[in-house]
Amino acid sequence: MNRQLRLSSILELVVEKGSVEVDDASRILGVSAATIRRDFDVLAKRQLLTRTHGGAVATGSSLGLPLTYKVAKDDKVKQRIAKVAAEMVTRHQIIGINGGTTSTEVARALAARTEFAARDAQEHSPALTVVTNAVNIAAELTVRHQIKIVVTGGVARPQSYELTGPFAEEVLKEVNIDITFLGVSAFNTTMGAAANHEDEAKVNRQMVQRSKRVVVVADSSKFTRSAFATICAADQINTIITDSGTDEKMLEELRQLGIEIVIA
Amino acid sequence: MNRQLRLSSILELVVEKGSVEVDDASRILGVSAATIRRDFDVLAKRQLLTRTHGGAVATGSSLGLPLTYKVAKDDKVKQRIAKVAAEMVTRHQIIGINGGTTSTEVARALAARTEFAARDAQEHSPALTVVTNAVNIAAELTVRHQIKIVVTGGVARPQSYELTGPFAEEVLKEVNIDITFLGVSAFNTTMGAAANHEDEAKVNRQMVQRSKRVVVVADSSKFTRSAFATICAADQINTIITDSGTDEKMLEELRQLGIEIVIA
DNA sequence: AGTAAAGTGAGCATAAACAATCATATGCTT
DNA sequence: AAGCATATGATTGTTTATGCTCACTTTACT
Repeated sequence: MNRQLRLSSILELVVEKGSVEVDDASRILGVSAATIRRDFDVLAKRQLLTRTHGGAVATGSSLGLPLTYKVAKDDKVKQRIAKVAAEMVTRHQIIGINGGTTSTEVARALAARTEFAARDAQEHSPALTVVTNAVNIAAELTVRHQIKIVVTGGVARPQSYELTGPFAEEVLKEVNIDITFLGVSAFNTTMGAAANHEDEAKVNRQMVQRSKRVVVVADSSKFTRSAFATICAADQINTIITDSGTDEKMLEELRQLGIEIVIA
Repeated sequence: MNRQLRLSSILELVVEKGSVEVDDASRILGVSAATIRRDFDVLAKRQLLTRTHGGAVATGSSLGLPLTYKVAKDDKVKQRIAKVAAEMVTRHQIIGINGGTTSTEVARALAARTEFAARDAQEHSPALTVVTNAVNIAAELTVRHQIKIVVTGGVARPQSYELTGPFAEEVLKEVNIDITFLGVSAFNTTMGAAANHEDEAKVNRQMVQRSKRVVVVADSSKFTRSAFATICAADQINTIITDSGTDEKMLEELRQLGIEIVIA
């Protein structure tokens, strides 16, 4: 029984019955009470449940979402990239995030940065503003009250959860973003950043244009792939965060274009 | 029985009956009177009820409770209402759905109507179009290929997952809806349909205005509640779907206004 | 007003739950 | 395969929740 499984089992229990005791969970899942408490703490931190003495109760937010979103499966590489990305962010910035699995990890990593929690009740402006066209990211982040979530409208694409089309473009016209974290399907110097669908590419392109700084988050596999629709040329990108598996020649080419390379 | 659960049970008792005695609560919840008094004290401190000798009474603020206190309960009632709602829909219609637990059930019931599955691959127009300002609903429905999901943009509100603000309004201006299924916090003839927050009310109001037909989905408890912000007057509503627990006099009043009442 | 009954808050005792720490085990990276 | 990071379980001292008693206050009834 690994941890992710346990976390989703706990959530299932708590959502189904409204609350769980530490002891019961411990018995049901066959781990010590200490572990259950630690699990409760991480779920409480994500606001998926509320701790009580002796157990935990469901929060409003844990009732609405399908479980699949709540418990991510582990992708260590993407998580490391995401962590580095999240560390680039400072208080009160406006962050853009598009759709995709890597971007979703960035959103989670941002949410995990507890220092963004409201310092005191007086503080009115949110610690962070996230603009996204991915409904799954919006749904996940909505429970964090220290983050203001702005969702572009649009038509949802089944595979990627991204919102596209004129409604999304209208909204993006009116926002100004400090940093965009761009997940891509493929990336290289000639093609630039690319997505699998032209509608996604278009919305992502606009997000790039509205943003002072663009950071591509891409594991090394993306540099050997190809994808249908170009988002923007490589020189539009300020920074790339990737893992150590990328070919050094490729990295050198990118550096030639003035792109900062960060290995997570 | 842990403390949080007890607190919400007490709140439920006090909201439902208007007041509770210490003894009764003690007996019902199986704890000593001392504990009940301490519970009353913490709830009184949070202004969710007012202490009296021998018991406690509901305050205004305990009537429009935030979701946090509501224990996950059997949603059979809402599911029945949602099923009836979903059966009102025919192929190719444009459906509006706002946020809230009842609305979410309607969305699920719609998704369960398998006859909307694409008849064959030739068919290009979607079997159903759903316009929603609730990110949780959008996230849940996005995986169904036969439904086109249009999300209003906007700023996400933590408790309800609803998108509000000017971005949402801009998008809604440009869509035309056949039927809106409206979840409400409270409903009666004088107040009309009401939500807990003025931003939500405003977006919901606009959804109503853009819609040829408006169907309120509300379990019977909504007719005895009150809520802060009015969405629209009762005569803007064409149909109400509710359960059999509603006072017949209230239903008669609603029928006088020309509202069709459906008991699920 | 006077008195009895019920309700209350404070203090105390007990049991359960907790956080912190450490040692061990497991698993991932190089 | 070695080394590092993470996960887990056990231990310990501390905190919290609860029920009980008792002295006091409020309410209700004569």
